[in-house]
Amino acid sequence: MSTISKPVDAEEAQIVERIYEAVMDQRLAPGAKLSEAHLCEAFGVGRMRIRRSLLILASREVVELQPNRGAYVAQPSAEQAREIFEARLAVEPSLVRIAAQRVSQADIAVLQQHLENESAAHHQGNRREAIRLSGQFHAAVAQAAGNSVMLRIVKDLVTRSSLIIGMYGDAGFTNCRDDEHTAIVSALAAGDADQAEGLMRTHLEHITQHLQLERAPTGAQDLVSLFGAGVAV
Amino acid sequence: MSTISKPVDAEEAQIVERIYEAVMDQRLAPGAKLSEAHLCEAFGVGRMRIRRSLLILASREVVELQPNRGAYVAQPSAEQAREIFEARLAVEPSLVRIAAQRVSQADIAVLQQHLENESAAHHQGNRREAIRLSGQFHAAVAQAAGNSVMLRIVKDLVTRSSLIIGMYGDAGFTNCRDDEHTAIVSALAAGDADQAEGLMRTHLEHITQHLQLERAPTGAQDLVSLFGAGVAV
DNA sequence: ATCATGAATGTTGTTAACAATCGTGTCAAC
DNA sequence: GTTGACACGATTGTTAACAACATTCATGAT
Repeated sequence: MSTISKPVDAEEAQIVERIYEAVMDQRLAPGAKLSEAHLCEAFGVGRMRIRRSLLILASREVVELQPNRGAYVAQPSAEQAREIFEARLAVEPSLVRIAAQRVSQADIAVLQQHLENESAAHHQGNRREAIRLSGQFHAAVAQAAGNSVMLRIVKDLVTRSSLIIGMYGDAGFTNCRDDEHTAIVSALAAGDADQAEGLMRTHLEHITQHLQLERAPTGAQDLVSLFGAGVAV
Repeated sequence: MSTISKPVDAEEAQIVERIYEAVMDQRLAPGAKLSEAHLCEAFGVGRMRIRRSLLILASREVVELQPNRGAYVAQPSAEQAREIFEARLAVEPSLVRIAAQRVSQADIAVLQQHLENESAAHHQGNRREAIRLSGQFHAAVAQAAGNSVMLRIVKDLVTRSSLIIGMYGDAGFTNCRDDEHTAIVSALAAGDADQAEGLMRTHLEHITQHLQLERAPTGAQDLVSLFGAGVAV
């Protein structure tokens, strides 16, 4: 992690990463305002770094940049939610298939450690950690598949999924059932690509089924983002 | 600047888009330097806009930002090339399957028009246009599938594929054989999801087979003559 | 002749001040 | 009591100047 050269500025990549994690474990709710001044103080950096970080986050559609109004955590629409989970259903089953053909014993060990952490967080009632690990599991699979391009894609999709679950999900439930994660790791350990792919598909379908995309999004949100698009004179 | 306002700054999104296209049809070679001053002149815009555009492009890994050295068009490594085409093989077959289940007659018409344009560019010997359309075909499929999230993913992958083909591809050949495109559209028109998926898979495999993943990067070039004057506002 | 050194130049990165815009609170009018 | 206008405060967007860094070219010594 620390040896090779840094692609971009490491510092702001860290800021982006931390906001990602805050969104993933729902410390940052959809629609939350991300004030530049507050972020400057929180991270102890200049305004420019924050500005650049917010731009990156906006280009990944994790935050929305409203001109002259500021940055807000994204509020995916029902249509976007549908597209995101459709994308996950298109990507992740293929991904576990690749992982099944390529995982090493070390990767399996990492995944099993991950499962234990998930389980521990569950039993300790640490909901935030459980949600975070639950989402990161999918990223861990991508890492096991040895494909950093797909890793980034999955990371983005999972993060936005967290927003979707926060808006349309059954309140009080985690996004993933960890026993399904366990089954996927077992299939990977056995090298059974077909089973792993099938399990991942049903797992994602289960998550989708627990969404109520037709209901009005929760939380305080401004009406401008609801109706405003299009007719700005 | 006078008519309407858009979600993000429309102007810089346009800059990003134009650089994307320049990369796609290989007017911008891998490794080409993107000087801020030159881009400012080429697009007739302030340094800040250019800076933001370059940051977005860097976050998509289409350009590489070297600290204190400037921005360069990305030079995907052999490993990255492998990952990118593996990702395409994981995403696009699933994508055409979705498209096959959802395309309307209008979508088919758009795709067929696209095929004709490709064919025309080929027969006219317009290599640049042929390459550009060839890449955009895959984006058009994503659009037919009605999933903007996957559309963006595919667009990024196709753009970077253009860089890969420029670096490791058989010189003087386009990246896609248009007859394979034709077959895919036929399968889509027939609503045959299985066939469409299979055709896309073999199509991508063909592209991959025409790569020689051990080669050297290319030189630099002039920006002003590329983008020139007359940036439509 | 080759290599090392160092100023000169150009490019990028950062900072700070300024301008523009939006939200809010107050106040008067109906 | 509600509505509209207006001014104030706060936040964002932009610009310009400055600082840091890299590259290049010239100079001189081995």
